[in-house]
Formats: sequence, structure tokens, C-alpha cells
Amino acid sequence: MNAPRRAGTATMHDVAALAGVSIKTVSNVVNGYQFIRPATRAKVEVAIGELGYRVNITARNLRQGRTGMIGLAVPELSLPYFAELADSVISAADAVGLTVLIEQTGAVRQRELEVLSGQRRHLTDGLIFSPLDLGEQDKSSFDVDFPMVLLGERIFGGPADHVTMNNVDASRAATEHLIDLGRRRIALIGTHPGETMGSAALRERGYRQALEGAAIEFDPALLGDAGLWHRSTGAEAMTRLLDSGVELDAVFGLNDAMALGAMHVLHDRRIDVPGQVAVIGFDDIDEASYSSPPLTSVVPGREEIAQMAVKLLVDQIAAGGARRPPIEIVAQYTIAVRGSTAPQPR
Amino acid sequence: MNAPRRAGTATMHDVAALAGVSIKTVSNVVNGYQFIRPATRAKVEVAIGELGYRVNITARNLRQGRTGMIGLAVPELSLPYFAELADSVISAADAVGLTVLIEQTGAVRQRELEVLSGQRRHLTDGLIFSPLDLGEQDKSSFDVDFPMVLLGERIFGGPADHVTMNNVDASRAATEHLIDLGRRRIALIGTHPGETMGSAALRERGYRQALEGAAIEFDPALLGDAGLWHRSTGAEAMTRLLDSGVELDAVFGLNDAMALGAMHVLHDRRIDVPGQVAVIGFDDIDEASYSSPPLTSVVPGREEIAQMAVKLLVDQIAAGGARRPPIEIVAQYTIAVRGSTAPQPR
DNA sequence: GGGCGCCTCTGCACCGATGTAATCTTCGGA
DNA sequence: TCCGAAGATTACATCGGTGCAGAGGCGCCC
Repeated sequence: MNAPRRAGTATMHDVAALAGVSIKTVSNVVNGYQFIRPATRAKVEVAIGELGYRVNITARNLRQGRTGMIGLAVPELSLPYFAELADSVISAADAVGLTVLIEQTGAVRQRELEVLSGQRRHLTDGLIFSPLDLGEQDKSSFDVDFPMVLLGERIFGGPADHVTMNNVDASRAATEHLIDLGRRRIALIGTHPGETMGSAALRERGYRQALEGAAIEFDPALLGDAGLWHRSTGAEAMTRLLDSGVELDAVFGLNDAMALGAMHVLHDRRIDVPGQVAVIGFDDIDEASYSSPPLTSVVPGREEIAQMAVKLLVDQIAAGGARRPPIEIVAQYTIAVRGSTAPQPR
Repeated sequence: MNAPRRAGTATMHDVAALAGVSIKTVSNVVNGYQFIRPATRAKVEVAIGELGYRVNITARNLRQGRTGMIGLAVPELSLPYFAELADSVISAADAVGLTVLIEQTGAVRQRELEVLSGQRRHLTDGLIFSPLDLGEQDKSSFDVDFPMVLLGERIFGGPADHVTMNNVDASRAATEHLIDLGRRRIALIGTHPGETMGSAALRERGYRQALEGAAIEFDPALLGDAGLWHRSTGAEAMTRLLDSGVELDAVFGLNDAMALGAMHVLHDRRIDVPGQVAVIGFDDIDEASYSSPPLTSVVPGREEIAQMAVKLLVDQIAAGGARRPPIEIVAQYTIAVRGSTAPQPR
């Protein structure tokens, strides 16, 4: 059987027949070719309107070898940071006429590898990829033959363009902010023991640097491990810390979701924030501004990251496969100080 | 110039040449056709591996007239409800082998109309659409000639399948919950004056029914208008209400984001929740469980909605254009009672 | 008036796969 | 040994557009 044609779906051929011109002329009209007599253009446009004709993008894609779509692979949209990132990427892509195809990997190794294997290579012109499970040991897998930009901290000096931020510095600054408030017993939530790369390890490094700089002894009892960085895992880590009886006067959540989960537990236990325990997060998701108290957080420059990623990808696509040395871009961070670390104004 | 071919991108033709078989045999291997001699299959598979060949999905789509993708048009991913909805839809679609193409309309009329105009008709096999600006007066625009499922409360009895929930009942139940707590001055945040359809109007209707049932007089001074339902607009509405000096002992946010924005303001002003003011929201986003205090909310059955929407769409696609009377599905709701309306346990 | 060049439009091959139907093999059974 | 059916493979048209090259037509200039 031939491909079924849905009722009402006219082709360029039909339009050409109705307008009494060649199919190529219809194509020219549709694509805004300049040398068309106004009368001809009008005839074609009338026919298009009459038939409700729409260009078949699939056919055009096939012929042109491009799709006008880029992939965005993130762990989960239900993680606010990635939802907001997706929003920013979609907007940035929209601005240059590209459509974004979102893929959720669930931070599962197998799914992340599938993304790289390029099943969708022909469906998208390039890929913006934020891996969470693949890391340094998979570096070679990232050497793909299609345009790709990596986000995040899993890979450095890899074979692809990379947009990241200075996690170590940002984390040190966040920790120093707590130290400046006079806090000495700072819990760290979301650590990944044994890792040396990735957001968790880098941010822990910054935390340690800050402690060292202030001559505060590092205490492993203050580390709250959490694999996936959700509100729930942050809450669980906080609960474990409190139940362990370890003394603490501040909490640094390695992302906002966990910091908010931790604050939830503190609130539950009637521990005053920031009076007894100051809390700081990382990512500055919208939610951070509206929690009670509002959450101080590291602002990672999400818009900037999204725009740079799209720009790099567009450059690669325009280069048409010509290789150049990979570019690494480091976005600027700032810290937004809010009520969770500041004495509340009256 | 012909379409550029990216290095390393082999076609079925190349594989056929290398394996010494016809192109159609390669196609048969790729598609799991059963009558292929093992030796032939092996030869082809070796060639595929050697060339790193991947099927060109665009070409397949063109030939088959289907794309295996469905569109999901939502206002914004940065609104948590829609991010979580997208997550659910993607998972449900994935389970039946479909890919989701997300489109952000920004709740802008023009963009919503574009979605319906079917520019992407050929790129997707169907559309799940959650309009926020188009409404009853645009009913005819929803009579499209491609598979579509509507979500939300902007349209009823329209020409397309529709998955919704009983907003009036749910809202009445939420309001009654507050009344049961002894609250009499219940502010409503997120109203859209003048509308008679849409979530805002329906939920306001439920609110009024509950008041009526409890013989509480409706007071328009307790309505806080808010166009877009963000945290920020909820906070602004709450601020206006408090500044107006109107007496209130409860707040019903027409979605969670606004309820959380309102709680933020209450916290700022040192108004105890739920002691002085009880707060309830709508949507039960993940964040609601982790706010301080946790937010009581109407649970709209998001997973169920996503699964039903995908199922209805798949049915329509399978029907191949055959029309049937539109189906309307009403998802079940419940209320999750949390700290923002319950006296906190000690 | 012939020639040149620009405007306008058309024919045709082709993008990379798949459906159909036909052809060629193979093998069991009479 | 021969025949027929099932197994295995192939040629070819086709999906709906676009790039390229070229054919007319027309006006303008020398």
C-alpha cells in the first residue's frame, strides 16, 4: 500500500495544477524567490489558500539534508533547573529559526549512550547534551561526527564544544558567603563519594578550598550524600544529618532542589532559617526566590549558557562538518543573597 | 548545489554496495523482515557496522507518510505544572514508541493559532494542545484535519478529543476544605474578571458554590486578579490584597505557583501560615510538598491526563483520518492535605 | 534590426528510504 | 526426476519537495 494521504492534505503538485503553473514555480513562490510576476504569484497564492496547502517539511528536509531541528538531551524536565534550561534553549533556538527536540535521559547511562549513538542524527542538525551519568571514562564516546555542544561538568577537555561554569570558584564563593556570616559547621548536601569529576566533586572541591582558606577543619560527618539531585533526596540527606546528631549551623545544597528539600526538613523540625541554620543553594531556579525564606543561591547564568550553546551549535552546523579544535566557554556566575542566609529585614 | 553529505554518513546504497546485495535487502534487514538467509543478514550487518550506517529517518518518514512524532504545545516549560506535564507526556509517548516535539506558545494568541494552523502538520502525526489564550470564540479554529487532543478548560464540547478534570467540583472541594477549618474570609488568587470559560472562571465558580453552600457571603474584595499564573503574579496579587486592608483568614491560589508566591508574601510579612492564614493551591506540583509549610493542593491526576491524552491521540492516528464523535474524558482529582492548611504536628 | 542581458518560468534529476510485484533459489514430495 | 510452493532477493516506481540548467520572452542599446 502506498503512504496514506490524509484528507485535505494537498501537495505542491495539486497547487501547481490548480494554478496552472509548474510545480517548481509553486516552490519558488513558497520560498520567496524574487523573480516572479505578481500575477503569477497571486494565482499561486490563491490556489494555496483554496487547497489549504502546507509545505511538507519532511520532504524539504530530505532534499536539503537539514531539518531545522536541534536535539536537547537533559536528565529530566521535572527537575526545575532543566525545565528552565530547556525554556531558555528553546527561546534561543527560536530566535535563529531552529526547533528543539527534547530528549529525557533520566540520567541513565544506557539512554545517554543512545543519545550519542546518533539514532536521531538525521532528524536533527545537532545536539545540545547535558550528561549526568557518562563521564571522563566515556570521553571517546563523545567524539561524534555530528555537531554537538556539551553542557555541564562531566567532561572537560573532551572532543566537543563545551559550555560550563566555574563550579569550583562558584562553590568556594558560596561557602565563603556562609563563613562570612560566621558559620563554621557547614553541611554539604548532594555529595557523590568517590567521584573526582562532575558537579558534585567540583563543588565539593570549592567547598573544601573555602574551609581551608578560613582555617576550618573539614569534617566528613557534615557531608550528606545524594545521588540524584531532587527535592526528595535533599530532604533525605538533611534528615540523615540531623538524625546523626552532628552539629551544624549552615547547609550548602549543591543544587536548589536539594537545598529546598533540606529547608523543608529544617522547617519541619522547627529549626529556624537562617537564625539557627543558614541555607544556600545552587542554580537560582525561579522557585528559590519564592521559598520561605527565599533561598540564597548561586546564579549560574542560565540564559547565557543556553545562548552560547545554541550559538556554538549553529556555528558548527554552518561549518558543515569541517572540524576545528573544540571550544570551551565558561559562563559567569554571581550569588543572589536572600533571606535564607540574611537576617530578615523588618 | 546538491545537499551536502556530512562525512561518515553512509546511505543504504553504500551499505548495499559494500555487502554486495541490493538496497532493498538492506532495507529488509534493517526492518527485521523474516525471510533473509542468515549469511546474507550477517553480511549486511557487518557492512552496516563498518560504515556506521544509520537509517535516515527523514527519508523513511517521507516514504511512509508518518513521523513517529507528536507535538505537545504548552504555554511555558518554566511553569512547573507544564514541565511536569511534559515529563509525563514524554514518558507516556515513549511507552508507545512516539517522540514528543514540545512547542512553547507563551500563552500568546498568535502563537496558539499558528500551532493550530498546522505548520508542523507534516512533522508530527498529531498534537496534544493545552491552550491558554484561545477560547470558546475560537472553537472553529480547533476543527483541524489532523489528529489532536485538547487539554485544559478553555474549550468544551469542541470538535476535538478533550481531556480535562472537573474544575468546578475540585475547586468547590478545595474551598470547602478551608471552610471546614473554620475559615470564612477566603481570598481567591488568579481570577480573570470577565471570563466565563477557562480554568480561572470554572474554579471561581466552584469557589462561589462552596461559599453559597456554607451561607458565606461572596465578597469581590477578596478576589486577586492575575493574568499569567506565575509565582510572581501570585505574589503581586497577594500583596495587593494585603495592602488593600481587606480582612482574610485563608487564601486559595488557583494554581500552586501563585499559592506559593502568595505564601512567600505572607512569610515576608510575618503572617503565620496556617495559624493566621491557611493556604491551598491547585495542581500538586512537586514543589508543593517541599515548601515551608508544605502546600495543601488539589491533585489533578497529571499522569492519568497525560496517559489518556496520548492514548486518545494514538487512537486517532490509528484511525487514519476517519472521523468519530469527539471524546471528552474527565480525570479524577483528590486533595492532598498538608501543613499550609493543617495545624502542624508537633 | 540584430544582439545582449535580464526576467520569468519550466523540465528533470535527485534526496534516501519503502511498497509492490516480479524473479530467481531451494527443497520436499510425488 | 520433475513440479510446485515457499523462501530469498531484486528492480522499479514513488513519497514531496529543491537545485540546476536552460528555454522563451521582452526591452534596450548600438
